[in-house]
Amino acid sequence: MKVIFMGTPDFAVPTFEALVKEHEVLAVVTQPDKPKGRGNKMVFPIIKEKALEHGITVYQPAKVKDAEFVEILKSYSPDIMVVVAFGQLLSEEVLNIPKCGCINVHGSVLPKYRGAAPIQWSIINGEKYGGVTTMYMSKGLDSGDIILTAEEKIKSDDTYGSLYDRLSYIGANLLIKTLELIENSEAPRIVQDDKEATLAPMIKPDTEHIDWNNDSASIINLIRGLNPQPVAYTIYNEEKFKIWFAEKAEGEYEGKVGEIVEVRKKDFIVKASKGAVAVKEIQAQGGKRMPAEAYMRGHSIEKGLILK
RNA sequence: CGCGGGAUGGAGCAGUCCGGUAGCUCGUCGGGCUCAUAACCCGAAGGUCGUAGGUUCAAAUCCUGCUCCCGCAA
Repeated sequence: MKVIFMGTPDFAVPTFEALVKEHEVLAVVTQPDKPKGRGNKMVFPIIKEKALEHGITVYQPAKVKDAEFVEILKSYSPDIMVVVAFGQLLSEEVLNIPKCGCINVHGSVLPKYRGAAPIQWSIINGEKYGGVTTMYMSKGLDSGDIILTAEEKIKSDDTYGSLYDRLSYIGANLLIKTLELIENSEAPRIVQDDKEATLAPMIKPDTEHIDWNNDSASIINLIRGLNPQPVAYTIYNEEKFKIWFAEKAEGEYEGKVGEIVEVRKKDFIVKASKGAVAVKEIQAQGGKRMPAEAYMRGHSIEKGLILK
């Protein structure tokens, strides 16, 4: 099929590569280059790089809905448009351009976890299963009719990053299957049950701040769900202290919530409202990420100190 | 020119303000103790102090350029 692909970050790459292999990609649409990071250097989306490698035309409109760009899209008369983690909402006019509609690959089993950060929230909430859905896009937020879904077990040591990687490949396979069904006019159209829907909004800065009043399991899930981006943190000696990795501490500990109740050789233990958390990998302000053991060689972590 | 922090033996840090023998906690190697050990004791190796230049009798330390890393803001 003749496809226009829209996507931006790493998550979209496996799907894009699979599409290039199996179908005719007419053009790629991705977000504009943006000044990013220290020094505000211009950075361009990974998808742009991949598209250029394949010699495919890249468009980076500030707004796809703009009339001018809509005309460009129409001029390609695509069979279908595939949208993966693109980062812009499409207008109805755009959705109606391709003959077979617009297909979206979403990082959860819909209607659960509609929104920008499904993978993170699946882990933060301690779900046992996550997954990927392909659907026909409609104007609502991830509310279009479902074509295919694939469940994926979330392992207890999975992080946002590890699940993200796996789902990106699962998504690619699922999309190829989906397109096959569409080509043969066999694609199902399952209407979403809005009553079952839950939201997975963008991660806000204050959800990154660990609340030690939660129980140890949810704190650990939060840490996993925000690794490697943007990483959960606590306040230690008035300074931001990122926690990359932590495990449930065995045994009973007495102390205030957030208190460092024990300092061991390879880690230290923080009291939560229920249970305690063994902090294994951290990053101090201005520093690099490192095992707690390494950090403690050059700094002293004081027992009894309260983390906020 | 967005704001700030950093670069010191294999790891994490101190020393830099107030120039003058390179230090700490670990790791590594050798030896000892022990039924045994990731524990303890003794000893050793390992650093042109990110890079280029400048000031000085003397620079990790002061001055200037450059590179790389980290956090924040976008």
